[in-house]
Amino acid sequence: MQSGTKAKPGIADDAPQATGRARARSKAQANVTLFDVARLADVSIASVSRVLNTPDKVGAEVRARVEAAIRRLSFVPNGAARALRSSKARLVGAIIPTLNYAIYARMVESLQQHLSAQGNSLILNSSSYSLETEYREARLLIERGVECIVLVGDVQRHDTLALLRDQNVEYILTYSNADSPSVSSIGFENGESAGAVARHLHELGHRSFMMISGVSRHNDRVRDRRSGFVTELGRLGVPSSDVIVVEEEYTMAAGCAAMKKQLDAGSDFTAVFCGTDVFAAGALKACTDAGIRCPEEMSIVGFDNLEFGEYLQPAITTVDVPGVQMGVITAQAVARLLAGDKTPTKARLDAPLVVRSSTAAAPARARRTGR
Amino acid sequence: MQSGTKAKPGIADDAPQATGRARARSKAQANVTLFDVARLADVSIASVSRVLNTPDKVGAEVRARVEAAIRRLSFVPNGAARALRSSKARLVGAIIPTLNYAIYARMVESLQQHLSAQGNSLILNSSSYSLETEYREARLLIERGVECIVLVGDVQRHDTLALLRDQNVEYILTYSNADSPSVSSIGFENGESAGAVARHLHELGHRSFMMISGVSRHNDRVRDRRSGFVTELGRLGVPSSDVIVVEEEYTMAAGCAAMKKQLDAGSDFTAVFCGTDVFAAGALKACTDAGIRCPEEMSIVGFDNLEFGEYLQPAITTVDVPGVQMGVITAQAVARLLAGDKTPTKARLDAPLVVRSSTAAAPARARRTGR
DNA sequence: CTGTTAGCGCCTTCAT
DNA sequence: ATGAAGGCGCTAACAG
Repeated sequence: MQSGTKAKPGIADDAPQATGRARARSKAQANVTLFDVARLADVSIASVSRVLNTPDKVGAEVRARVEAAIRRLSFVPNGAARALRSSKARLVGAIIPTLNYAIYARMVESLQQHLSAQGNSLILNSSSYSLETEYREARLLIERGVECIVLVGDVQRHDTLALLRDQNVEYILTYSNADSPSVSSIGFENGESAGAVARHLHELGHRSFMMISGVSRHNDRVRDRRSGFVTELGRLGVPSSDVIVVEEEYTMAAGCAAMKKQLDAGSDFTAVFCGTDVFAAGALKACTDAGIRCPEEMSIVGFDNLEFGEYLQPAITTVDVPGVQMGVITAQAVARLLAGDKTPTKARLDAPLVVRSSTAAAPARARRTGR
Repeated sequence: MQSGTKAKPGIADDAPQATGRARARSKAQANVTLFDVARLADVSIASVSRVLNTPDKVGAEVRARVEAAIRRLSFVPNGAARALRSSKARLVGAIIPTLNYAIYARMVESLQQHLSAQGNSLILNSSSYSLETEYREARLLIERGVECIVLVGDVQRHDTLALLRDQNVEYILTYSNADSPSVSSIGFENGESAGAVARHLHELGHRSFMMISGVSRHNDRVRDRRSGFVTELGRLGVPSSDVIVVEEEYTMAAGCAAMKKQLDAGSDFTAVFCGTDVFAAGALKACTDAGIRCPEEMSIVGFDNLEFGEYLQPAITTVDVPGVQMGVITAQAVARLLAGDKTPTKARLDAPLVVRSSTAAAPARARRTGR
């Protein structure tokens, strides 16, 4: 039929022939295909395809005609057909715990922008810290044809990773320091940074502590922050009995309540390490409400370096987490993977302590040399 | 060939025959298709397809066999093929200004979760407030086959909307109160809420004001907040000459700098309306740094009701923006659209004033009855 | 209730 | 440098 049409080229185009896929050219029917473009440009669909994918393999004149036709018809290639045929969907998935938490939002924003610049699209999913959800979302992403999935942390259900491997979908772990050299991981050492916090506080003379930690279940990052802090303190001679640790959901209200509770209980400590700036904001408020001055009577340290931390009263000492940079490196890793280079990316970034005004020397009355 | 195979059913399965698509069943090759499942279950590919899409139209026994085969082969349907054939990609796009701004992150999170529950995936793009980028991203999304795009605000390039219409891609405007009854819009009245702020401040006796506004270029929401505030003040008898308005990028640092500048200049005002809580945090810090007490000497109002606003010192009076609710309603609107019901959704939500501790009666010395 | 069949729109050898 | 033709994996008629 196509050859038949071509036998009589010319101007049959404008006649509203009822043949097959003919249609009124008023309101576009969003069904413009390579075939339509080819007809208008009077070339074969193969040439149109080449103009799209390998422009340099096409003569200048043909290319010009095709490009004009494309523009005239507002042709947009059909991604599904492309993906089906070439098994390259140009889609990458990401499963993060939540967007409501600025540190992830920051990374995702950065990741998305760089992927977009490469011509890839990002399908975003949040798992609400649930491994079940993570698995379900992963399956859905595979179905959508993503060629690569960006995950957060080192803890996922065993079958999630197995699924990805079985289906030949690449994956990259972010906020991670997975040991395995065969898996791409991009992150920083939560434990080391937490250790730096411990040293900072110890140097200021603090000897008994409270830590408000996130929920550690299924969350390696939270666990690393906690154990990094407690372990380093131990190394400095502080027994773990002098470190009160509580776990809370990541909200300011929870941080505030946790702090208030310890204050009311008359617990003995002069410094609080918060697993996130979100807690720190809450803890600070609890102190203010209780008439306890920060940093004179109580030192507070956060984590993540969220924007508001600098605008609290006083500005919060914290750990700067390289969210944007992680996004950039992850996007590069994705590009490499999609280009066929399967050597895993291993990146360990810095997450340095940022000392501001919420930490100061321990109040004299509280310095204890022993029990 | 298939019928030929079926002529001799039985156990030829396990023999590593070199026929066509046969392969070792060790490491899955991620190429399991309907055909493979059909063969293992000894049914036609149509039945497998039915089990996937319309399970109740299949006999119980066949369904069981197929489901077993699917599980055994870890079969995952190929979304591209599905999308190509059925022209339903189960993909929806969203283009938002930025994820770094909590109010959008909140809406997107909510939207994504509800879409996911419907079995749809969300492709996320950020435009960085650029209409050019918005257009580019829209094109990319169309190429990916999204059936619906979620946009923010009422201002987009004319060709963006034209493009969507031409390509038969539905769209929904969020954070919007578009007048046109033919377009889906889900939002709240920025102007009205800003007016409520004006009345609140005026009732407290304030008569001269400063407003720190976002950048109004191409941003209807920012413009509405500003004009709503100034207009309502005018209605209350405050001439616009008594309202200093400055525009800044949405950062705390910018809010702080803007406030400091006016303070240093000795400008005469007793209340600041910030177009976002982000500015309010900065403005508050500028006051604190300058030794000006809030709210005794300076009232500050924010917008958006971000989490940290309640934890600032003092807690910030603000406007609660219904981000989560917008996400929910948008997801419902998407579902309706994809189900074929093209009647546009129009939702106007409430964005009520939340009075906290950063606003108080105007200091006596500054109350002026005229010039 | 189940099977057969015809493409969806595109990329990609293989010829020319 | 260009054209012809065969599927990619799946769904939706249409038969039986």
